[in-house]
Amino acid sequence: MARSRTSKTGTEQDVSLDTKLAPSQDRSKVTFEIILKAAGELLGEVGIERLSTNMICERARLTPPALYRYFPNKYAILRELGERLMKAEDRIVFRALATRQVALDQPLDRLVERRAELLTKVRRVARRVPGGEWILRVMRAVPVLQEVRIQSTRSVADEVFARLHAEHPAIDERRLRVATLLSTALGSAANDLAWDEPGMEAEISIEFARMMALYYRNLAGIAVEQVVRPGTTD
Amino acid sequence: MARSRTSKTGTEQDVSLDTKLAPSQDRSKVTFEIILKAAGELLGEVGIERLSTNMICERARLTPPALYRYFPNKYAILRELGERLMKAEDRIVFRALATRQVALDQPLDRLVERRAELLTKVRRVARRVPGGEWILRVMRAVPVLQEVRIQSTRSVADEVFARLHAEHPAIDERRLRVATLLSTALGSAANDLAWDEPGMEAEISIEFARMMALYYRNLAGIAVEQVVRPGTTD
DNA sequence: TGTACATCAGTGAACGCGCGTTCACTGATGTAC
DNA sequence: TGTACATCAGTGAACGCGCGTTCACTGATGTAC
Repeated sequence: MARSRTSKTGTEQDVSLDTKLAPSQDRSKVTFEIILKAAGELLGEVGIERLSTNMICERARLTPPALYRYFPNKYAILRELGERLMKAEDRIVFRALATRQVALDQPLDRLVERRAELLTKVRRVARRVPGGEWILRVMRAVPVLQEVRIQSTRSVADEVFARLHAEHPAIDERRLRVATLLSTALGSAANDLAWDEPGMEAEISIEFARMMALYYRNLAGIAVEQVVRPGTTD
Repeated sequence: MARSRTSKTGTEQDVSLDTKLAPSQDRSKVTFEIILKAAGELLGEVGIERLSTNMICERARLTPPALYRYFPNKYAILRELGERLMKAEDRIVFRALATRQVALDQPLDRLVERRAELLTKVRRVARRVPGGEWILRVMRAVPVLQEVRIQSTRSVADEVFARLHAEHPAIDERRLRVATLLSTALGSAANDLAWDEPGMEAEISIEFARMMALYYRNLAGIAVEQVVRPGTTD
């Protein structure tokens, strides 16, 4: 926070997305949070297109200058919401990586189950945040906010890459890079689908987990049947 | 086109997204297309948030009432753009399904290659449309347009389901439903990623194709090695 | 083939509204002595 | 512990702008005879 503004360059006008003053007193920290909460709620209720700073102020029971004390414009609010949500999601994944929860060399069914659980947990984090689902969608569609989503995908993918590369050094590095980026992005997409098809949430998690498990084990040279049905060679 | 308007019900105001008059003379058909083209271009240039009907008119070299002759509001324009693009994408998939191009019981590497090609083809269709990439993204983020994307995903998934169910009747129906929905949604996500990571496009197609091929063959009970390395039993 | 008329297609000019944003200010909190 | 002062936090009221949209109209195209 309290970072410098972007200067105007090029034809496309730059929009500063940084927050302005870092709230110092307790009162203002509360205000800062109230603004974010109101924005998240309204995003879910009326959508990005009808969301306005005036509307956020009304919901937050503040006057506009109070909002502008902390945020230069509505995108800065969305960016803060987005960054927080992405970081919360990322933490879930990092924590799972730190254990051997999703190691490839465990029985396939167990790996699938745990991978599915991880996906569901990520979905729950987003669901707990007011407007969480919509925050994620908006990160995709508004050009100026895309960077947040892309960075989050990359940082998760990097972490997964590091872990898998250490444990399976034989996997081609370039392919593993692509694979981790892809599986990370697809994870978000699977959760998006789970929102669109509420009757299939659990099954989506499981089938997605299966896709990833089969793929990564194939990449690492672990035969499928080897673990699933011990004793059979084919 | 020329369908009836939605009536106002509930608290959330309904927005009619239907086009209004069907253009009858050649001149007006051209106008209709010019509006869509201008809207697509501008969507890519300025984003959904700054896109306005006045701006579209300016680019299309028309006055606003001409636009309102055909579209009740800007969402109707986006919807028409979205429907056309989705249908174009869907056609590519349907055509591939009609042949045996992506049949599961061909050598794995060939299946992967063909599945990757299909994905790349779909990406190319979207790329040829002005603002195509952004049309797809906007379908995700604007509540009132989501339905278009969801319907397209479902219709493609249904078609894939029908084909696979006919060829592999042993696969559990419910799982196959989830699988086809998921793989369809993930295909779009893979293409989104390809846009975000332009240096990896071809590899993304291939690794994604591999994920799907391995998964579906596992689902259909086709062993991986059986075809990849003929002669070896493990 | 020419003309009168009906319908279709697009214009010029403006509307009211809500948007993002700011100015000058008051009230609340923290701090030095 | 009390008070004077500095700084922080938020208010009231309004601004100009561009948005979506519409009215009354003109010009272009098609059609009947």
